[in-house]
Amino acid sequence: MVALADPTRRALLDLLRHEPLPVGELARRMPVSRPAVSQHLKILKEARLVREHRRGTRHYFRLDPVGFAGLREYAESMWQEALDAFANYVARQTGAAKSRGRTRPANE
Amino acid sequence: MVALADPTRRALLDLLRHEPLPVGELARRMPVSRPAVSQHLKILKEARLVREHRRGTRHYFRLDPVGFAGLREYAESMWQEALDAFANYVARQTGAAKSRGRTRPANE
DNA sequence: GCTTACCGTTAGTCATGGCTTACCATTATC
DNA sequence: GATAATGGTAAGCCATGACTAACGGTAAGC
Repeated sequence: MVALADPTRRALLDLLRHEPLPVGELARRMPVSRPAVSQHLKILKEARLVREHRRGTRHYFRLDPVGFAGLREYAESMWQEALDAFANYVARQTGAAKSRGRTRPANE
Repeated sequence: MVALADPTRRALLDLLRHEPLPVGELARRMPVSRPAVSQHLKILKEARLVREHRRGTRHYFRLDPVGFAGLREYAESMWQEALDAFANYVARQTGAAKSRGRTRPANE
């Protein structure tokens, strides 16, 4: 998750949305140096957000579904929890209103 | 997304998975001071990952679906892109093998 | 109204992390 | 085999951010 925090890394992922690209090409399209791109790619690779395949001296990178699957599961889970908590809150409010004879929930 | 990078903030979100909790209670369950928790909650709130509702002097926090919905969409989108790219790669491989009469794809 | 409980903010410190420059490694090309 | 192309690594600098201590602010309780 820390891998997705940096805006440069997210920009790199955006560049890789539709096609694999070598390191130099990525660096050419970014406002930072090539070593910086290399360091970011290393972190993205360790997070399984990116895969590498080498062709001659070119190191191509593309998106890796594995890391995004994990992120997807986390987001889905927390999103569900948040929705359930809200549903519980509403249910408890209306239930309390009926059992206590209140017509409007208090300021909570 | 930067809001989710810090492990302390992710731990706070985990504590809020099932029930709203006041700041002091959160701080008591965490290895950091109360001001630190307050600062983290501020960031989580700005990211719409958390909602606040006050009850007397207690400031309760709970998960907010809004922020997680955004994260969910991003993860879903990138995950799909990664899968599509892989599908395209496989299709191009097999298609190239057939059209070029190759039985095995090269080392790409 | 004074005290207590609960919390946000500020100032300052310290560690982390992103960037560049310089260097080294590997592969293709002649 | 020498050269060029491509890219990973190391060292150092500098900004950002996470933390604590101290203070101020508001609501509840006597």
